[in-house]
Amino acid sequence: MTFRAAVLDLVRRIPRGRVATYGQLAALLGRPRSARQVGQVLRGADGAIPWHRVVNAQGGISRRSRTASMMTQRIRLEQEGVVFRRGRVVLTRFRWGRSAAAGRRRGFVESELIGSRPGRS
DNA sequence: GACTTGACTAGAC
DNA sequence: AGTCTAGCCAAGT
Repeated sequence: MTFRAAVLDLVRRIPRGRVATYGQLAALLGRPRSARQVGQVLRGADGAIPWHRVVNAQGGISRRSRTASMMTQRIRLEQEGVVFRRGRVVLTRFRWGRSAAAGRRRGFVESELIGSRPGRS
């Protein structure tokens, strides 16, 4: 099993509405230091791979080509119900392997996250 | 083999 | 909270 095949295999397992980080996937593959390589593999992922469910450690969408298709990734995630906050995925709630309840405990509520920012003006 | 190239990251300011 | 830096390593030349 090549590294590339293992990565694609793992990404296929990320369920709808959840995201994983490059580093997280690398760690799950037993190579905690290979986050960059995970991204490299995703560079050549086709439509059969839910590549949009992979974001960086900050919950942000990493840029690839100069001509941004970054919007596509964000839109796809939002269509699956993933919520962004200040341009980043709310990892505490949508990270693959973490319970959604864990993030909710922090006091966030869907309506608060989508609208204007509370406590910030 | 010896470079080069990055869909990355943790740590330091 | 942003911005930089150094280390990372599979793949491609």
